[in-house]
Amino acid sequence: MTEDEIYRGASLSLPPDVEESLCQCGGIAELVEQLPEEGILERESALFRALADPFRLKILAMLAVQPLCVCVIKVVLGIADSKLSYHLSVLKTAGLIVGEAQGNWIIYRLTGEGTAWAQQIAGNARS
Amino acid sequence: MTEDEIYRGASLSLPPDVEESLCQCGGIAELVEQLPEEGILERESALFRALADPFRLKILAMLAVQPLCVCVIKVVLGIADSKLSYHLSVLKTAGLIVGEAQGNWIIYRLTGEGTAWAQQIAGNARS
DNA sequence: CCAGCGTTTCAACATTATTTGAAATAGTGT
DNA sequence: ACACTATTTCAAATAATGTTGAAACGCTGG
Repeated sequence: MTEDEIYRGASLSLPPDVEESLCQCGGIAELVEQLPEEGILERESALFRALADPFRLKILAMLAVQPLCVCVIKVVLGIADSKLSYHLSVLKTAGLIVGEAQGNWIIYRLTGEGTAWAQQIAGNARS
Repeated sequence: MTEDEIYRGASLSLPPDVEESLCQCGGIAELVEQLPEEGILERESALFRALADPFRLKILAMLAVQPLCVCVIKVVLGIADSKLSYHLSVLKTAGLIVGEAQGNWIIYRLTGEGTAWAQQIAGNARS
């Protein structure tokens, strides 16, 4: 069977309900049309990967209260410097936080996107 | 320095702005109060982990169009059976999809939570 | 310039997640 | 009971992420 046949659903045996609603939707080809582009899925999943760790969620929650320097975050989390630095770098790379040097310290704050996610997380936590 | 001292912020040298707003917030102890519980962060990060893969996001997007059996998803994604089965199991474990057997087939559909996330993803994709 | 502090970087290691192919399960029609 | 199809399970191989401790960096105050 050719790829074209597959995409029209011609040679795929399907459960009746799926087959019917697939046809109404315009078949597999139409379905594929409606999916987000590869690049977008790539970027979105990268964002979710950055959010996929309890330490990092906790950092976002803290920064939602107010901007903080690394040493305060460290005391609250109770983890080693280098470990914290790693997690901060993940959040930074994902564009959720930014750090601004201030003398000896670096003060981290949420970006716009970081703020949005911190709110969403707090919202889900309530339910 | 005792843990108590640390938590009151007594013995931590901080950048002036951070120190001031921390005091206004009620110090580190107050900050800690406001954070979500450990268990909740655990569950939320697990959810994000399930969303942290392009294949899985694509599956959610497909199921947002209509419920589908494994064989259709497989054709669209173009991946091996066992690989697809693995990703489906991750989404299922996370409570984003459910599968219902129908004769020889298994038809997957979004759960309520899965629907909510699929919409959010489609929304972010637009921007 | 030196010493101290807050933070990051690095490389080795440990842990966890994903991929692969083969075998198992379960339903269907004969 | 058999052959067939759709899907899952399993264990081994691979890849990606997270952790650790030591060393490095940049700033500040003496």
